[in-house]
Amino acid sequence: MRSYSYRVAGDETVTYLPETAEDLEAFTAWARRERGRVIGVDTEGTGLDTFVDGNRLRTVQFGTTREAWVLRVEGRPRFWAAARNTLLGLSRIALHNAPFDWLVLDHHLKVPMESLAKKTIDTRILAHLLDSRGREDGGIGHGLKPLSEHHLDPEAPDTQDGLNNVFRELGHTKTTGWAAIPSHHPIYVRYAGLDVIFTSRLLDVLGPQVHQRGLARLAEFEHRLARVCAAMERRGIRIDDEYVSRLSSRLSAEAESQRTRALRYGVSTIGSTKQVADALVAMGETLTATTETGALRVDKDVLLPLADLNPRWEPLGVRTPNPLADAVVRAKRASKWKTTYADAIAAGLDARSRLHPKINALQARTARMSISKPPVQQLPAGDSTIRKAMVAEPGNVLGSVDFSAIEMRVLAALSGDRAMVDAIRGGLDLHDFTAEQIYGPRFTKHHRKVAKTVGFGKVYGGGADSIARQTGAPLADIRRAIASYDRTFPGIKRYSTRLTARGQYGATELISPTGRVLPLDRSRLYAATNYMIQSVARDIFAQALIDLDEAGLAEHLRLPVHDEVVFEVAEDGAFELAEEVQRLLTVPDFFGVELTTEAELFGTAWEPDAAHHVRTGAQPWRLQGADAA
DNA sequence: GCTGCGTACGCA
DNA sequence: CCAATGCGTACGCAGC
Repeated sequence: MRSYSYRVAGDETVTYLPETAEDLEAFTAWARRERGRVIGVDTEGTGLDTFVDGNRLRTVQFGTTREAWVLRVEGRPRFWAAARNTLLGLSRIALHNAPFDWLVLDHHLKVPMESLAKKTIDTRILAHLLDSRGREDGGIGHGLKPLSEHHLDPEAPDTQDGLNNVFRELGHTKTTGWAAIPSHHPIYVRYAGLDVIFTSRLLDVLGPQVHQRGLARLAEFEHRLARVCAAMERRGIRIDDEYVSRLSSRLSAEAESQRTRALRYGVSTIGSTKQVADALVAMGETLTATTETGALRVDKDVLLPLADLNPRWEPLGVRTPNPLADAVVRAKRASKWKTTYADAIAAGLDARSRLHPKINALQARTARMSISKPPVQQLPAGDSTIRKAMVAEPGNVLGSVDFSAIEMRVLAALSGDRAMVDAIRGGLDLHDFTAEQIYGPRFTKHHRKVAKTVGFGKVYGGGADSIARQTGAPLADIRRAIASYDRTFPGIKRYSTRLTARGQYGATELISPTGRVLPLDRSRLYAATNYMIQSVARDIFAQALIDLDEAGLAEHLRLPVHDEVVFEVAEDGAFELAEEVQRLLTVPDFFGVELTTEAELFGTAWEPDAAHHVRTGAQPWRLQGADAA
């Protein structure tokens, strides 16, 4: 049998490539011997879009810290079956970024995700709990490569990078290479084997650290959540593909016609900041806002006023619209919507017109989720043009339940600020209340907007300057408003000071009430409050998803959107389900504050514009397996 | 053809 | 008194 050796952290490792019946026998014998141990598992396929037509599984790898087996399963029923039976028989497996492989193995190898999930340890989860920061933020990062380099062997090869070079030599690119490279190619096999060896070794290093740091229960929580989210991803959401294709054409036509308009003023590339800025200046406009590097800024905030439009794209009636500014903002929006949303949705469809956006249940440094391919958490919300491409199955409707101002409520709860807690308990509108405290009982709509921005400024760690810029109010007024805010809610100021003070006294991290480690940046201690609030709000939301699963409602879930879950249900009984979901999510007492939720029913498409409102219920809150108090 | 950076834009 | 938080994606442009 062909085998490949490789030194990892000074140890000799070997990767086997079984080809004959005897080889396969040797593999199954090995798997039987090792079945009680945690086995590293990984897969290689033709691409990352598991559900899109044409995607294929090529190899399944198994391994320990010193030994790996690469099974070429594509078009080879006996190897396919051996991989499958082995997976079903193992008692514990380690995966790096488990949800990806769960879905690949579920979809292509017909191993139910559920059977894998209950015996999986995801080394990416462990790594994230120990250091949630990406590389850009001064952390280790969460990819197999940076983690291996850091924890195991500084010389750990970049297997993806190495393969890209091979792909190029073979006349392919880094996207086409995965499908084209022969699966017995020595470098492909070697790297496929190394990935499971590194995963096994990472488990040996990270597992004990997670226990030592008291993060074991949080790890369990994250694995549970990952399961719920992977099941959501597998289910996908139905897309009205005819609508999407018409939408794409329409946006394309709009973008083209606006581009043509811009061309009349000498702008051939609407995405070129410099070209647009130069042309506007030549037309006599005065541009003052600058980018980080000092160039003239020509983003939406600059262009809309020049086009005499407010942030909601309605005419302001204060000046003659600059036709170039108007053409550029419109062209940009149309092409953004077409490329990032409409076309990305169309490109991600499976054979049944279902979209399976990638849900990263544990992503941000605050543990917030992210969704990519396409970024469904960022679909334009102002109108339903894009969102209504997502539809229910015939006979069903879509709806959602979201937490009401959860970050403000979490801030009130954790800080224990008397005035804010009482205002919430009294059922007052927080921004109205704040505006009244700052400006008195005769506050205006503008005052409420300022109060709202000051409130968010607190949550985000912002200062007077940025709030002034946001609201367009004079800096002095904002300073007064902030001072007044701090007098009204002294507990919030105290809480923020307390959190940042820890950093000043040398602590490099905060521990949230759910036990999560939140790393701080020396130079950005002001962000501490935001990390705490955002992270705790995320954990409450995550617990809510687990509760819904526990209650047997997971089959209805479609998408998580930070503080909102989109669900699907048969039209008969939709109202009852909405109420049930809402009841399960509502937290009557989170450190003395009720976390309320709102339910909406949209109809056959995800159309917030057309939503019907549903009413309230209650359920006690706790983070499963962790001590919230 | 690919990479990194800067800019911009979408969301909570 | 000071500091806007977290993401994913696309495009232009310079430099390999």
